[in-house]
Amino acid sequence: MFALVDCNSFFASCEKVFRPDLANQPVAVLSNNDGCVVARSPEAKPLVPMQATLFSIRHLVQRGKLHVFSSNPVLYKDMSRRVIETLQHFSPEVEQYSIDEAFLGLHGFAHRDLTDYGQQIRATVQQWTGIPVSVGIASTKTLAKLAAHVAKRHLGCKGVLNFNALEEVDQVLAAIAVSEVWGIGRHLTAKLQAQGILTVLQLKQADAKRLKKQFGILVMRTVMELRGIACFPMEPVAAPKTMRIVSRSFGHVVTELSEIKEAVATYAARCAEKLRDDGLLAHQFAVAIRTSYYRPDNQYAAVRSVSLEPPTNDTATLIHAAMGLTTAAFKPGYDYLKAKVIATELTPADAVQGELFAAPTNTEKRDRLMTTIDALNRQLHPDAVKFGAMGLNPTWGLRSNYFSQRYTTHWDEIPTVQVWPLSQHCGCN
DNA sequence: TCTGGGGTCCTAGGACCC
DNA sequence: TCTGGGGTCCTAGGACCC
Repeated sequence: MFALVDCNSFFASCEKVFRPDLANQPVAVLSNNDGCVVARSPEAKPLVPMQATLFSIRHLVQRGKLHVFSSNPVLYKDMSRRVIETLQHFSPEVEQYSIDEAFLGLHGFAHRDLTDYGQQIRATVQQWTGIPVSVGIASTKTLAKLAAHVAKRHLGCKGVLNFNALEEVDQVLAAIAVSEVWGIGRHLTAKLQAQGILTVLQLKQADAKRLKKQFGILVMRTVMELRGIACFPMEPVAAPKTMRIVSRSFGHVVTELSEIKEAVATYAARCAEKLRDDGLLAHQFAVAIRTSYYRPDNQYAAVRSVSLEPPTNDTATLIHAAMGLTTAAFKPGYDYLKAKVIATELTPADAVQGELFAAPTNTEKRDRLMTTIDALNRQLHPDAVKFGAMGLNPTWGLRSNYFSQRYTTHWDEIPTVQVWPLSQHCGCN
C-alpha cells in the first residue's frame, strides 16, 4: 500500500503561512522574473488561469483583488523540508517525489483504518507546518496519485481518499480524463484519444501488450498499475544526480557579449555551489545561450561544451571554462534572452578516478578556499564573496518586484509577532 | 506586454565486441 | 552462393514529471 501526500497550492500556501491576513484571499505566485503564474490559492483559481502572464492579471493586482508574490525558492525549499520531516513520523519509508509531494510506504499498516490514518497525517502536517495537504491511498503509486487528485477536488473526501476502502473505484476512474494519469502527458493523451481512450477506466481496460508495442514499456507499466499491480516501487533513497543545470532568463534582452559573460559567470558560480552541496564533480560542462522563442525575426541558439580534466566543482575553473564557451557560442547582432550552464557526467567527489599519465593535482588549497567562500556566503549574504567575472552591477538581473521574505532561513527576515499589553487580553495568560 | 526552471527516463539506431 | 547469434555501449531526440 502507498500513500501520496500532495501539498495543496504549495507555493501559494507557503506565502499564506506567514501572512495570516491573507487567509481567505486569492493569492498567486509568479515564476522567476515575475513572468507568469505558477501557483494559485483555491480562491485565486477562478480568477486567473495557470501560466497567466503578470501583464494579463495586473488589473486584478492593482485593484487589490489578487495578491501576487515573486518566486521565493529558499522559503519553499525549507517549508518542503518541514513537511517531509513531519511525514517521517508516519512511515519509515518516505520518498520525496517533488518539492510538494511525497510517497509513504504503508507496507504492514494493513490492520489500520488507513482513511483515518490519512486524516491524521493531514491534520498533523497542517498543524506543524501550516501547509494543507491532500492524501491518496491505494495499492500502487499511480492509483495513489489519482486518489489524491480526487481527494483534492471533492469536498466530501475531506482531503483524503483511500481507493481500497471504496466499493466502486471503476466508477471514479470512468469520470477522470486520461490526461490526469501520472505518466500520460500531452502527446500521449492526444494519441490515446485518437484511439478512443478518453478516460482512466478505458486506459485500465485497454490491451496492455498492444500499448507496449505502440508506446513503450512505461505506458504498459502504467496500465498494470491502474489494475492494481505495482510496477513502480518505493525509492526512499534519492538516486545521485546525473546533471546540474542553472538556467535563467534575463530581466530584459541583452546584446553585448560582456553582459552575457557576466550572467553566465554568475550561473557557473551557482552551479559550482550546487555541485559542492551535492559532493559531486563535473566531468562535462556546457553553456547554452538563446534569443526569445517568441520573436520569429530574431532566432538564434547555440550550445558549446567541454570536457573537464580532472573533473571539478571549483568555481574559478567552471567560470574560466564558461567564459570560453560563451565567447564561442556568441554571435553578434541578436537580442539574447536566456543563458544556461549544464554540468553532466557527475562523479562523487570522494571517489575520483585519477589520471595515469597526468601530473598529480593537489586541489586541497582550492577546496579549502571554496569551503570558506561557501561558509561566508551562507552566513552573510548569497554573494558576499564573489568572483570579478560575475560583475558588480548586473544589468541583466531578474525582475522580482513582489518578493516576500526568507522567513525561516534568515535571522533578519524572521516573522515578527505583535505582542499586545497584557491588560488588553481577554483575561487568559 | 509577456510568456519559468530543473530534472529523469526510454527508445532507436549505429558502432563495436566475441 | 550465401554469408550466425548474441550482446554492450553510446548518442540524439523525444517524452514525461513537478
